[in-house]
Amino acid sequence: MKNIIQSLKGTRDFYPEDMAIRNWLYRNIRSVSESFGYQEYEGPFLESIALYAAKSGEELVKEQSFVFPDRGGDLITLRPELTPTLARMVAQRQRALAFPLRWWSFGPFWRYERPQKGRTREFFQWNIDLIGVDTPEADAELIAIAAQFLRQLGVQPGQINILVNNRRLMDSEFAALNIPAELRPGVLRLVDRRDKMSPADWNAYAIELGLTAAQFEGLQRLLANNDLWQKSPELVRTFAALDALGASPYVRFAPHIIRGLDYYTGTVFEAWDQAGEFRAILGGGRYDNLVSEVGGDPLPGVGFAMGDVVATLVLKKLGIVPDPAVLSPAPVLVTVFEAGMLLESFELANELRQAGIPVACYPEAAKLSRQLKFADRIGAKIAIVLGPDELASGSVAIKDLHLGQQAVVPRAGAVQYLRQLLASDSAS
RNA sequence: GUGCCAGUAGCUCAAUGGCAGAGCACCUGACUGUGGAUCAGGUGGUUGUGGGUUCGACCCCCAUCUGGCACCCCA
Repeated sequence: MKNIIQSLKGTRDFYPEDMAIRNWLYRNIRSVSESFGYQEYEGPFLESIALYAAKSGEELVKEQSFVFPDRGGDLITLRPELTPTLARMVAQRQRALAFPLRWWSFGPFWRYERPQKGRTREFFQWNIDLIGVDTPEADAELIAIAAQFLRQLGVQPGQINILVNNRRLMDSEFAALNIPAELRPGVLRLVDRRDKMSPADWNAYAIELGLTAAQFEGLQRLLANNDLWQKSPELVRTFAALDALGASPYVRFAPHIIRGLDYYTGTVFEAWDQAGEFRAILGGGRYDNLVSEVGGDPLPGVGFAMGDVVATLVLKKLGIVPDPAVLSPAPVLVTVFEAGMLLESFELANELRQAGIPVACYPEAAKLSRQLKFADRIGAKIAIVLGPDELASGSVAIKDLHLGQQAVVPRAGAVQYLRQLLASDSAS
């Protein structure tokens, strides 16, 4: 690293192979979202800080957002999340929109945090929401979308689990244990941290909170009870709907899933890798008061967000992310036999492009071995040689670099032959 | 924002105060009409950056940047 100016902390350079993976993720997100009838939308990346003043967690705005004055002196923010923007967009056209809304988005977000593995300052996030319906079946639809995303990628049930809980259920259980309302936020934190602390520390934390021995005992019973969901009419309906939607293999009830954000009111869920090696892959839930803070009438909704960083880490670990070479946009390389034939190669490349075949042409004459090696390096599937022999006989030599086989075909039939090769190759 | 660990060739890592090295990768040749294999040779470094200590610093000290771990928070 001589005199190269470094990239900013927590940002990533997307080299073509990285970009290929990001776009692969985007394509899968799009196809799953659209398969459930969701429409893509997008908001500004820059927002007024006032938009976040009412909503979000206090910390998210005050501690974790990029905020700076523009040249006019107004404080603006690089958006740390999409929900406030969504709320505004819905409120602005509340009378004009056809509810229920099914909207999704995939774009960049920024948070001023200390980077770690799976956590950067600039990241991409899939947001998807169903707005205007307040039913357990709507909750199930969002969970089913997450499950379908995993299934479509080839994730096996059990490799990644979607863990589901319900805040109202936990609240009524806390009430049944006579845990006073003012203690419950602390108890939620306690539950959230069970896996992060030693049993002894966790126990001490509970007592410090002010829980009685009986309450602590009851809490532990709750967290060990995998049938607790049957006491929640909402969850009973949600799980029945998940069954009908074919999502059950990816979904489990988990009483310790709470989620940090205050605005969740009912069912909440998170996806985790089996080993718990990474952070949560996605998280979401039901909120019942989306737009009133930005001036609209209250609307119920359910949605989730998935960051690209953890998702890509986990999918790489599972061997699901394809080799970027497979995603190469230039599967065919036309070689240049000698300087005097450069334009012949250009003409051939043009012919093929006009027929709809993506083609890169070597830009100058060079040894064939060098050009074939280059074809290998850029992930080309096919190399075409056009030399004096082929020119004289009105043919081209077409080499399948994956199979190592070459055929000399009449130039008139080259397009057809290439289409077959490309189709068979992408199928494998 | 707090504490801790790390940073040496494109990558993975050696060298512990005394000549900056290896493997892989890359380039060239064997191979002037054919990629991956093999063999031979070669390029590549202000040791993250800036100061300090020392006859001498990759090594010790200070600062700073970046990455990672735990807090915090969450995608």
